[in-house]
Amino acid sequence: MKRPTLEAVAARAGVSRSSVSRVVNGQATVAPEIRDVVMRAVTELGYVPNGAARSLATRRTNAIAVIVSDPPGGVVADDPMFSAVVRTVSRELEAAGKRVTLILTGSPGSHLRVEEQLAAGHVDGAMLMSMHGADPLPAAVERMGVPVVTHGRPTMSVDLPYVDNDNVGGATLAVRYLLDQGRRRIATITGPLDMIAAQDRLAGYRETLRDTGRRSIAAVGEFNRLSGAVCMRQLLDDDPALDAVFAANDLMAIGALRALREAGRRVPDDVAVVGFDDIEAASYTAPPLTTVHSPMSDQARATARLLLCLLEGEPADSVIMPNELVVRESA
Amino acid sequence: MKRPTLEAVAARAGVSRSSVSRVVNGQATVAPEIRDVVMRAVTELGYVPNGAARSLATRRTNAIAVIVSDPPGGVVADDPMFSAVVRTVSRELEAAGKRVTLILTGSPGSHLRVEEQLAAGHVDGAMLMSMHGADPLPAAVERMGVPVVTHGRPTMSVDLPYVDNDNVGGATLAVRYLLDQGRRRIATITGPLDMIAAQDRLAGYRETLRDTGRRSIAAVGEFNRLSGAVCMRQLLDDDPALDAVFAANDLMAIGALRALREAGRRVPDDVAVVGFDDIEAASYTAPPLTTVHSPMSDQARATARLLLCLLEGEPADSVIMPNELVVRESA
DNA sequence: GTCCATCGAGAGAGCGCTCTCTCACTCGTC
DNA sequence: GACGAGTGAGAGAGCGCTCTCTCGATGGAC
Repeated sequence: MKRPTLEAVAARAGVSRSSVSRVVNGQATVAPEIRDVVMRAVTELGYVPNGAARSLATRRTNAIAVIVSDPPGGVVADDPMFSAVVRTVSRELEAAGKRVTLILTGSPGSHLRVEEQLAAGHVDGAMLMSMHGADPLPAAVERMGVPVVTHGRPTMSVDLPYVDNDNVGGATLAVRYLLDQGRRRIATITGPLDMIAAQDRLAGYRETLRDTGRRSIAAVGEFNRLSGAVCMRQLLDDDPALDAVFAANDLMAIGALRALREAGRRVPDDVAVVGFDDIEAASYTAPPLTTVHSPMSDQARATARLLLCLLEGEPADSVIMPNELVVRESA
Repeated sequence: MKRPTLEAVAARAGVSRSSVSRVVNGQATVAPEIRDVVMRAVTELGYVPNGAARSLATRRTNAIAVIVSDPPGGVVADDPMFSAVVRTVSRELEAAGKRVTLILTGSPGSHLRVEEQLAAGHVDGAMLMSMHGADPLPAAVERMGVPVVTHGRPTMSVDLPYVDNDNVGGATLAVRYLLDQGRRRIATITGPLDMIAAQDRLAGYRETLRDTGRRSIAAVGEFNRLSGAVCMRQLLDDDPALDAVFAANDLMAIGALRALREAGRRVPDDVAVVGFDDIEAASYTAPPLTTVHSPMSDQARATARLLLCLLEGEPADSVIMPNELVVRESA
């Protein structure tokens, strides 16, 4: 039941191990007849090169770590972002012949385990996503000399190539639209402020309002439905006269919608709601959600490609992708 | 910039490679003073054993493949099931010291690549999820001698340990509830019928209705929101008098809710809606969704543990977990 | 004091592959 | 016909670790 080795193939084909290796790795300097006899032996024996041996000899693994920051009770549980990004990235990396090792960090000790895995040479490169601000991981990974990119701009303190969408611009789009609709008191529900995306979306909201001389009204959420509902209730308490709310992602907007419904406010008549991301669920709410469409899949794909470039030693420049507003019925 | 090897540690500690290996692998037969001097050398040099070399020598990788069937345009894009299961399984396997290799199948050629990866010895075991009926993968994987479990009962044709929830029983719960509420014409929106879960849920619906002498009215969906909406419209056309619908998952129920709203039907007054799974979104719909709660995380956790047992050579018996009805407002 | 059992350290042979280096051989050229 | 260049196959030395086997040292028993 043991798998055949290079040696076995060589014996069967009546050539040297080197020749088999050359054929298997597609080197050009092999005579056609040797190639044929080797190929026949390979298929007859069902030979597949042993990965560990190959990695040991080449010092490459063809594996990439996709590292997702997911604190216990974190956001990943039900987050479409996770599915979308992981799925797209997987497809892209698999298409490039890479294997994907998924690592969830955030549980105690996980940080250490990540470093060990990288040090053990299990992967050729890493991609970080949904990082929280204070996370020491990006710096640690970079320090280890492993090629790494991040999905979403990392904090100032590290200088890694990344792909992000224009969070500030997206928020600006949303708030400006609400202003154009004649909304007067526009509140926001932010994401966790240790995340760059949350900071940027808040900044876009603030700047846009400031230009009009209005005061900002913010509640800090956690990028999930429940916190959206909680924040909405809080905002309603703080300022019963508000007539619009910009939620920093759709999940929170969905929560806000529920809170508004429960509070007896009509959307959009009494309160307009705008979300961010344009997840599929956004077009199934009642009323359907007006939201900033972020290019989730494109961003994921670009991140994967950026990493692939880095691995090839090609220049890898960060990318920022534009967002656009999708107007439905909630605002 | 090269990482230190066992040899380097041995030299620094003034002992043999064997001793270092013993210490690093925690063998008992090492004198304390040797242990100490080795440990010191290990930390001083920042030594981490090379994974490839270790795998080559031990023929184990400590990696598990999580294989998700995800045809192009498939269900994973935005499916909470994917997040929930992958996340839980990851955590569980990582806690057991295993690495997780994520493989998405369904794209052309992916099937072959999976077999190659397993043959190359990249993983010690595999877990299959969201399989479609005709998929030859389970059989292929088993044939390769790789320990494998499935998340969700596999088709008759293979005999692998699995963990599933009681799909038939869950559907029965839902339909019986609708009957108890006095609903007369109960339709169903099924999942893709090449998936066992879809078949079972449909079977539960049919059997329960048959016992009351009623006719079943079914539309075949795809376990996503859009198909839920499409099927609902179709059912409404087929039988305008229907007063209840059982959707085989919540995503389709959400789609159905939208279609009903657009058709001007009130829920639950005109039409009652029951879903399946109890994803988080189910409590945020308008009206909140009555649904069958399936133990998604528990099921995922159990699947991971089953595989771990299998790897230890312990007996691994399939598990079926119960579901329960969660009554909210849609029915 | 001698012998045997026991314990722990070291030596060394792999694990299966890659890759450089060497060498045999063919072909073209003068 | 001899020589040089060029082509392609084989030999063999690693890659970094594990693990068995051997052997020296130690302790206890008589």
